[in-house]
Amino acid sequence: MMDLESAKNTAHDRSVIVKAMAHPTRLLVMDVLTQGEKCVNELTNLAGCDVTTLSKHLAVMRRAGLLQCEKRGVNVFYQIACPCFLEFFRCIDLIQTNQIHLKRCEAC
Amino acid sequence: MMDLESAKNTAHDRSVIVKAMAHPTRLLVMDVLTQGEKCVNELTNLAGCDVTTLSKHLAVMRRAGLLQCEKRGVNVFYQIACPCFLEFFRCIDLIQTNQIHLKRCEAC
DNA sequence: GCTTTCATTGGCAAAAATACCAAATATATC
DNA sequence: GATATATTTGGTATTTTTGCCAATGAAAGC
Repeated sequence: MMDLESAKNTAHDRSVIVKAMAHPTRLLVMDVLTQGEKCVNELTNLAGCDVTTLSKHLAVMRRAGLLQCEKRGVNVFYQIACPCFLEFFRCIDLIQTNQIHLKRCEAC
Repeated sequence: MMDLESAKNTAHDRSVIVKAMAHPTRLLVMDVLTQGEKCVNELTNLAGCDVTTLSKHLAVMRRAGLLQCEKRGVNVFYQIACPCFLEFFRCIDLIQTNQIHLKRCEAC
């Protein structure tokens, strides 16, 4: 690690990205998008919330660099911007597993 | 991915863990702890906030399974529960880099 | 051009998260 | 047992996030 000030700046920058994921709907969207791109309409149906709500979630994720979007016709298709999320999820799920079965880390 | 209901449950479970990280102070703590365990007092000095505030942050991270703690004497020492965070951070930092320099993922 | 469908934005009320103070608990020292 | 230090918990005011409605913008079909 570097000096404290740099570490704080880094932590702040990271928090913007982590916050953009810190919501069940957003994590669901990310999970769904690992299967391939989807338009807002499709994602809304899956998430089961208002379109405007989902659109705002998507905007936050897009601005944080988690998603990319492309407009084709009337539709806007969203996709994962960085495939390392799969690792990301793997790690999160592991933490949860550990949390349940004792307090040790088996696989990571 | 499985059926939608399962996916929603998974997303919810994941959100508990991701939310527990989604704060600059908490990410700073995690970063510091990659160097090794520290007691609440030390972490408070580094974070620069009230002890009670930090203690609550630590409690959230502990309950989410991110941290483990051990009491020795008057002190409570905290440590990372799962080393896969290093990968985690690597991924987050990559996203940020991508976000700045164009919209492509180079290394992941 | 009018209408329809898809998506985003503005605004605002409701819900959740945050941060501090005061108080309580626990351990060590005297 | 009284005191000092370290940490946690309860309570609460403040801030931030969320989610919907209403309105706007944009593309396609008629």
